[in-house]
Amino acid sequence: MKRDAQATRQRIFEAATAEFAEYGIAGARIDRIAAASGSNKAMIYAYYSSKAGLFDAVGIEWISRYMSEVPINAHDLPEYAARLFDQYQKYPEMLRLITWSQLERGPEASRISAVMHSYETKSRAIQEAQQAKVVTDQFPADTLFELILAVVQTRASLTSADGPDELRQRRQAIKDAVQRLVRPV
Amino acid sequence: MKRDAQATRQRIFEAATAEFAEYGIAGARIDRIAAASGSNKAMIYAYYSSKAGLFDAVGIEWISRYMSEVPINAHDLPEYAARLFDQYQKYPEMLRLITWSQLERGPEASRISAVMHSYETKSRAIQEAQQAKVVTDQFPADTLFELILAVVQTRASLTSADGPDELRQRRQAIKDAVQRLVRPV
DNA sequence: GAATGTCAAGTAACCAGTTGGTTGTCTACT
DNA sequence: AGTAGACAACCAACTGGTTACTTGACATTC
Repeated sequence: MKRDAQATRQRIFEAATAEFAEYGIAGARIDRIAAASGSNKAMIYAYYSSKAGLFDAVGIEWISRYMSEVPINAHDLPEYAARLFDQYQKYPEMLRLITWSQLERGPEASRISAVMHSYETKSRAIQEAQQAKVVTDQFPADTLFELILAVVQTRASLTSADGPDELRQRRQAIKDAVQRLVRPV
Repeated sequence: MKRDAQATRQRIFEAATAEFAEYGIAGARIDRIAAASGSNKAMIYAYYSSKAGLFDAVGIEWISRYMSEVPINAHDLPEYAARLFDQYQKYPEMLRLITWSQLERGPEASRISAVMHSYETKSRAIQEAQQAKVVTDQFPADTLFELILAVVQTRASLTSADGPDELRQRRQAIKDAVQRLVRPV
């Protein structure tokens, strides 16, 4: 067998992503991750020092890599929301990982610097759009951002697996809903 | 110690609620539930036959008891949303139980008849309000209901513990947001 | 006295994390 | 070019503690 630390690390990362997205921290099994990664437990503990450490590594990486991949356009928030929706469809693990993290890691999960940075950047962009009067100032900028996130992460998305027609409808509904939320009065 | 099967059952139920809300199914420990209920494991297995069975019993009871406690008023959906928000504040376990259930039990969780019944009743009420032109028909009734739920269950609610001022603001924001979502054009 | 409620002590499986040793790969010296 | 030594990557088997669930003996109530 060839040796490649980076590749092994990556395979563990991917297996861990799938396992944690499916079962959460408490339900995840290190043995399963070891088997799925084609590696073994000792390697997992060599690279990531504990189960919780592995989860954190997976969570932080996902949020900072894939969440930041969707840049905000505060002058067209419905489009931003739709693109965020597309991202969630493309990576269904993401929403589950975020939800697990909130439930199992508690408020500390949102205090990860990558999360806070992303959050603040987006709130500030919305704030500027509010000052430019293209977005309502009925809500504080961060509240508005939370509302948009809430709409995108509709509960149904957790249990997706729908036809393409229903998906398109859902996407359009998100755009319409966000349009209603942000329109200046 | 006095004997009262009903009371024991109730204490187990309450301890299980707290335990599952905190840790989910996989993270919950039967020993902790037994200790917290002032009872023991044998009783838990006598009344509820398994860990999953106990979780289901707890989940179904909560949804059918406390979710139905908030009647819908399709002619004043912002007020309905606000009252639902109040209910979530009053019973913080509820949102966590629902979320755990969606993650750990999958789509079957939403197929519980109590849930479906509540869901359908509410969608139908909204549909009638749409026909009466007091609510927009831009969205299908069930989509609109989902959107309202999404707004009420903003992510922040999972990690609440805010001051009364912030709480009042959040409540008002929900009313305003729902107002925007349902207003006929 | 029988039905029901209670509990401490078990059991068998399971699981996170460790150990001790093997194998591949790169480097340095001849 | 060949090779000895050092180190990094790898892994099967183990360990010690935990867990869901059971049992059988005892208590309380009617």
